[in-house]
Amino acid sequence: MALNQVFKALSDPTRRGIIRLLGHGERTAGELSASFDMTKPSMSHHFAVLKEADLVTSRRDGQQIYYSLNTTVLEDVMTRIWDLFGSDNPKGNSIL
Amino acid sequence: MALNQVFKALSDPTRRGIIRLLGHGERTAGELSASFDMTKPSMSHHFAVLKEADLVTSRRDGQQIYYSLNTTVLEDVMTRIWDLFGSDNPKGNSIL
DNA sequence: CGATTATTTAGATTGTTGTCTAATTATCTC
DNA sequence: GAGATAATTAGACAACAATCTAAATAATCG
Repeated sequence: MALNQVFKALSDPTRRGIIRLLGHGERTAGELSASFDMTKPSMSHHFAVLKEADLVTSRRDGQQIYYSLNTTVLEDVMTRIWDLFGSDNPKGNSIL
Repeated sequence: MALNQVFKALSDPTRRGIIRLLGHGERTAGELSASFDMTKPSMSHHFAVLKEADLVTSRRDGQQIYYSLNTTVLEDVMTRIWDLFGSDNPKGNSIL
């Protein structure tokens, strides 16, 4: 997991909004897009960034693509953020 | 605290490196700069970004400027990241 | 005050990101 | 297969970010 990509993905408010919506369960690309004042291609770009960071997964069902939170990544992210701020990390700079 | 700025600040590996070093205690701008293969003005820029995000504080002592982690912000950051991923946030989208 | 050291600010450059419109792919239905 | 719908990909463009060199500010010390 690339911590860099995770932070970049989270640094955009639209993407945090997408994540928040997905916290309530999977949604189609169209449903998510309807919640933001932005074109669908722009939303599609944000989906791609979130997928690249491994924060969401997608599956196609017919014409629609459903997005979900990749919950298995969250614990890892939190641990590494915690480590980042802690002073007792035995690994030194290895996970910068 | 602007979550946007926090994530942007953390999305650069040099800045995460600075934070990690500061986890061991305060350091001068010069000490921090010596740990990275980058000019001092570039490092100074990173310090400014971290300060802007309220992740570090600084104090001058003579010719040197000492940087420290702003530890009071960490708990807040962690809480808000946690909320971001949780499905039971009563505030809806208010803290995007 | 003049020289030296520590650090920041200014300005330029190059690469990256967010957004759009237009075009494309994938699927469904008739 | 043709038309309609859902979503992505391609390409362009403006705004932003990371880095550098050169210049400026701040403090110390003789």
